[in-house]
Amino acid sequence: MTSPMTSPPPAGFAFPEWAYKAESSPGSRQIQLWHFILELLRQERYREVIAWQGDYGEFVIKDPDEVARLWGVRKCKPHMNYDKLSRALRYYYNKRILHKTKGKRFTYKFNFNKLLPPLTATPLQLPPLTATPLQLPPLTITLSRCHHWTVTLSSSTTDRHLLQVPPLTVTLSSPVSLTVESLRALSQLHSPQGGGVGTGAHHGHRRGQPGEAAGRTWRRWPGWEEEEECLDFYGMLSLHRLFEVLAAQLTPSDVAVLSFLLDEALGDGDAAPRRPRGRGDPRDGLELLLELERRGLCHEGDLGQLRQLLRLLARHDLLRCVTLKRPRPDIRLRVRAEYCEHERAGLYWVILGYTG
DNA sequence: ACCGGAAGTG
DNA sequence: CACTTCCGGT
Repeated sequence: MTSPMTSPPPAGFAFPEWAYKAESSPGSRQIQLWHFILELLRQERYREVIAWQGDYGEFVIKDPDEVARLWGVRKCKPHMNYDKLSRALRYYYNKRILHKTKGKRFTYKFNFNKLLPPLTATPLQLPPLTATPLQLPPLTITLSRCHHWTVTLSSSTTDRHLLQVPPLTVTLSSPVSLTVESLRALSQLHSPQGGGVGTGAHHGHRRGQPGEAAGRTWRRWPGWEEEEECLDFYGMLSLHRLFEVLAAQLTPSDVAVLSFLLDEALGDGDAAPRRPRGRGDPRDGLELLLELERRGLCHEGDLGQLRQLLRLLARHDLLRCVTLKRPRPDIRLRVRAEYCEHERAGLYWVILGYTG
């Protein structure tokens, strides 16, 4: 298939920022050309000179003379021109750092695989966290209740290449809450193929509060096939949201059994079970769960009974969703971590793990 | 425009 | 070693 119009990714997300590594710190080694190219690519002010365009990693030199001039300035080579610069670029072909996009003038493409440091490399030494204000991306991320999170930073370009770095423990400045809407946004951020590739730009915040808008359709958003993945995020969802999720998973027979169990087995002891509805009245799964809560059999602090019910329903697949102790929410966000003293600012995957 | 050999540079 | 300079060829 022909590549559709591949929209250029937002500048901030276009390239791994680990590329701006510490080696370019003043006094140390000379700047490298591909490094310099990346530097230009990163800055909006050079949009008319050089920019990402086309496929991932592909960039076009819009003003060859100007790029060459800038490169010459940086290297103190007043006689630099595009002819020489392009020769340097051509040397990258064999090194597998770059290759040419044939047919497109002034267009080259980075070879991410080559540029990525080998996986066996020692973990990145990050500067002390005290000097590193964590800035959240344009996307508003909020986490409920839990204030303490372990944050694992890892730089990556593709999902396959995750560079593990030493885990850090931080306390987010303010309590925040992770909403379903932000989860959706996250999932779109996560999958490069999600309908809107220009992820950073457009937000679906149009309609009202995220909490209200969600309704029951939220679990069916495109690209999020596995609903259980969603459930995995429980711990940040309200009990009632969990109910919604569960209810959506319950089959009619599940509901029937649950209804029976509630009325007959878990009813108010020996007293004649009062029936709010006529017999055989099919009840909603959600309603059943809410009644479970009403009877005090289930609340945020204790989901044991609910788990027991699920076991009786033989819905063991849902058990892992109904737990208070989330082993690892493992929410991966892209955040921009700015490091004060280094020009190593960049994008990292941040894995938030609930600890408190 | 783009390629790549050859020789030179710090 | 990572280019820079130069250049003949496509």
